[in-house]
Amino acid sequence: MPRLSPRSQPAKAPLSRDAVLDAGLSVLKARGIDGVTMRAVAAELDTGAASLYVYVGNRRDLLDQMFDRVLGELDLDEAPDPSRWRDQLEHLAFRILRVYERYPGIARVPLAHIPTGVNATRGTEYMIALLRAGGVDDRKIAWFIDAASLFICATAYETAIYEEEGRDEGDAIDEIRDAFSQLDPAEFPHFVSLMPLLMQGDGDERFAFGLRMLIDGLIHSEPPHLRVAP
Amino acid sequence: MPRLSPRSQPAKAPLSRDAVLDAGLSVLKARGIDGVTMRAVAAELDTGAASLYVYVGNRRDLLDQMFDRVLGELDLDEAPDPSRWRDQLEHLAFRILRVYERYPGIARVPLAHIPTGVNATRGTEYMIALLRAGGVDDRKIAWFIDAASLFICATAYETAIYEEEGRDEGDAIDEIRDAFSQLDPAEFPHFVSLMPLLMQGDGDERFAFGLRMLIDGLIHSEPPHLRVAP
DNA sequence: ACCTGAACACCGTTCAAGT
DNA sequence: ACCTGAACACCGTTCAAGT
Repeated sequence: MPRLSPRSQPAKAPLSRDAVLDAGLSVLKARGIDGVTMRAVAAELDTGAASLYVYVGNRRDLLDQMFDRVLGELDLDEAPDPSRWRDQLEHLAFRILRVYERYPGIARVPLAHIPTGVNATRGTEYMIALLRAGGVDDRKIAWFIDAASLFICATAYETAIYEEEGRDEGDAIDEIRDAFSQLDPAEFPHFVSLMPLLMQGDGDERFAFGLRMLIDGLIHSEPPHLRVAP
Repeated sequence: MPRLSPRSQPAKAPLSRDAVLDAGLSVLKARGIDGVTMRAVAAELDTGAASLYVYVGNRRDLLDQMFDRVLGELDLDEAPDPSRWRDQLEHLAFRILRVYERYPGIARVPLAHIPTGVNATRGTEYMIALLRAGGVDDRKIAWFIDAASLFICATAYETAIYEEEGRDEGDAIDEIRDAFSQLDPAEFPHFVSLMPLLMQGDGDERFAFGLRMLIDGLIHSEPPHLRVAP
């Protein structure tokens, strides 16, 4: 039986690149990176997987574009201040981590290949500005950004996998404590004696310490010895 | 038509946990971590995927066990020497990286959860021994190991994904140079002026510099301020 | 106890057919 | 031009049936 008018049908939003990315992000938020299947994203839009290929080249392309949208949530408003650049840098790292944590597993995307989106570029621009405000040598800046980005992504990705397996940090620590409680102190004297310290601290504390080491190292390292460009 | 004797059939090695792990490692070496499917490993053993479940709980368990086998290739023979602990530490990090590189993508396994195998434990034991030989504070040792392991794994995993996509580092650099060559210097002044330095150096050089920063940071950082155990 | 084929519930991607 | 259902070539895992 035909409806009175097409208007009475629930309005189905027309597909678009933005609609696909939004659907992808909502699936990502709810089910993590491995839950972002073409079929799941399509279902969110009441269509089939094949329909997505008008707007994204493939799944990898979809994830790349989603990643830059995620980075768009980063707040880069505070102007670099030479008197507290280090504080600002540490806060920036934590803000990036928090953004990644909102989209479980998204941090695997920039591990897979260097992002070239606008928001990623804006983030890098801002980080360089902070480091130059701190008077850091340009060569050291270039390589620090690499190492710091890797550290942030790896940290976020690690916790995301834990969550995806439905365990929180506490469960993981307990399992590990069990596994290691059987160790023979004669064979692993250092390990066994360091166990209590190895188990200390939550993810944020460890991240903060790693970050502090990286920045202390940045300050105290000699610049890398670079070959002259050919 | 029956063969003269069962002996004339090609001897099919009986299945065993070791045989499954060996098959897994050979697939991993040839096709990378995503190529290690239950079906591919089974095919290597002339059987079906279902047969593997006698020896491994599931794919994740298979990969975990394979990871510890990989770490078994690590050479930990050199005794820690207080006069050159730092050199030894840097060499250890490079040896771990090289082992990971032989099995493309295996570094994702320890990112997914903290390894508890014997060889992983031996590696940690050795790293602690080196750091204690260097007189590093125990609290700093515990947290440095976390950060350094993460950095090594992330580095190895990153290059593995590049390879899995069939591109080498050079291709990637070229693509990135292209993508960034269009940037507006007015909008991204720092980025554009730092471009030449951002493109400098190969993976090993960047890894070495990141490692140096971490160790310099380790030396110059204050120990983390830990809560007292409850 | 160990092994297996077939089945189940999934994937990403392509493509001919529709509008 | 955009959308779609069906198909293709895959997955991990389970399970009844064999030995």
